[in-house]
Amino acid sequence: MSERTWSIGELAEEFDTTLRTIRFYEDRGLLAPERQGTTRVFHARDRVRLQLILRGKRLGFTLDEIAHVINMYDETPGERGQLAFLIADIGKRREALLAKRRDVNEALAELDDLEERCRADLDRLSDSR
Amino acid sequence: MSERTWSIGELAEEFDTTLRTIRFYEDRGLLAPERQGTTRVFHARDRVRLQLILRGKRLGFTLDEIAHVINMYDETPGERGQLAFLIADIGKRREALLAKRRDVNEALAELDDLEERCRADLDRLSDSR
DNA sequence: GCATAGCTTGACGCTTACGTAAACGTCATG
DNA sequence: CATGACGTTTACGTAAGCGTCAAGCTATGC
Repeated sequence: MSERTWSIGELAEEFDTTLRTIRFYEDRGLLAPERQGTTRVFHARDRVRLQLILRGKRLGFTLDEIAHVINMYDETPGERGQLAFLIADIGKRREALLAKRRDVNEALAELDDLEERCRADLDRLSDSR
Repeated sequence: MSERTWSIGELAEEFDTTLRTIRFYEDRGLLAPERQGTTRVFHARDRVRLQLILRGKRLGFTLDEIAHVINMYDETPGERGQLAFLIADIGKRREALLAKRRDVNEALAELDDLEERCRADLDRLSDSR
């Protein structure tokens, strides 16, 4: 049961990004793929991390923020105090995401309004033909 | 019934941004406040535009994309073909927003998972006390 | 009449997030 | 064996989005 691995090129293609970008993320400490010689070898874990990074980017988070979140998933501390901190942190992240969802919903609602007005305009044009 | 207006400083404070940022948006053609002499005077319309800009930024859109959307709200063309284009455009924007909402929801779900695991860990620590 | 608060226009600086080019190694294939 | 496909590092370039002076105007209160 040998685990599948990926090359940097495969991941870049799969997620529609570039080699440069992936290397940059490694440089910033967001990825740490295995090396076989000098060549990077990405395991499933690295692939998931890359997905997390790219999703974070799509949502407008900075790489620093994303690094913070990714590390939350990795650490999973055993100690009591650390766990409490982590849970508090999760709360903050959730708030940020909920705020973002509210923004999205508002924007969608306004878009709906606009489309409705457009369709009304179209109808008027059809009637007065 | 004189309409209320705002100074650049008032808007910066209200929306927790800076004079520099607002001026930058004007420079980029996203805002075009009235002038009394050299001083900018912002009307309700400008204020709304600023809100749209800032929300777009929070969602990770570029200023160019935001400019595009803002102009959609402004133009409201009277001609038939233009209206069809606009409606198509609205569809694209909606898709982008829905994709973003999916991303948010996924991230929230994973956050929930993580928190659950943390709480389970805390419980184990309490039990074995 | 002068200080203070708030506005103005430059203009240069800076960080983030990569793009891009140079120069090179490695492996498979015709 | 050389040609291409893939990988590597190093390093400079660049666009976006502002921050940060500098130098100056303007109105208002004391």
